[in-house]
Amino acid sequence: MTRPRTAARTVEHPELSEVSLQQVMEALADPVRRGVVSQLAGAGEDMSCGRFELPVSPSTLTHHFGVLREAGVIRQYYVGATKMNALRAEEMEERFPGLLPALLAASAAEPATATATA
Amino acid sequence: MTRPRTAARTVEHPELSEVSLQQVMEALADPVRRGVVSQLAGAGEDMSCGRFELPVSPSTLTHHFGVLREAGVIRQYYVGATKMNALRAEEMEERFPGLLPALLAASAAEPATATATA
DNA sequence: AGGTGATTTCGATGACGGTCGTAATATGGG
DNA sequence: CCCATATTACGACCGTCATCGAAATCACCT
Repeated sequence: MTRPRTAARTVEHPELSEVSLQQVMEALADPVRRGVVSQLAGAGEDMSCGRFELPVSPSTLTHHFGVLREAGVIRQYYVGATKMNALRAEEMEERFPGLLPALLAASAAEPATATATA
Repeated sequence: MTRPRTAARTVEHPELSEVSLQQVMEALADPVRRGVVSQLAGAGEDMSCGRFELPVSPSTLTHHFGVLREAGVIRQYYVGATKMNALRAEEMEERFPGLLPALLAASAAEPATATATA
């Protein structure tokens, strides 16, 4: 009992009503972060941080995840030693109707971005 | 005839097929530039550069117009001594369906931006 | 306990971009 | 021809941000 064995580390998330359009736009203006969102949407399921294929170092990815989380775009939670990422698609749709779908459509039609590692 | 009296100065515009999502997102990530787009859409008519109410200097505004133009978001043309600005809404809709409408809706619902001068 | 893999924290670095003021240029009107 | 107005070009400044590497932390497995 000295240390909680399964700490179940928690992550802070903003209410979508608290995030501004500015925040979301800044978050989604970065190609790497749009890559995260795109791959997350494409997978159709939550993804651990390590599964993303993006041309940046792990520490940089951590930074991007933080920006997306604070902008309310993704939700993060721990599963054992890995951290999972989920799109807050429905909530985003309520807060900024049409925005995410438009971006995902545009990304899908324009694959030549920071999508792949190699 | 030494100098053409009505030079009809022209402005270069990209085809929308040539602009990338990245370019558009970078352009629209700035609050002042979204203010331009928003006011342009709200006015329902083309506006001269000087008519925008934004909290930046004229020279800064010129810069922003240039970014928006190169991103294909607006079209500019001279009318006498003034320069007019028009939203390329229809073309944008073809290239990035739903993007502009989503942003305009979000902007309208969130007036507390760099919308006004005072 | 120790090892391994996943993710983070920290600090540094370098580039980019928004901002301004001033001087220049164009247009239209007297 | 000169002036007032509208917009631009130039150069400078400064903050912010994406990026990385190294070291730390946490969870799980043996």
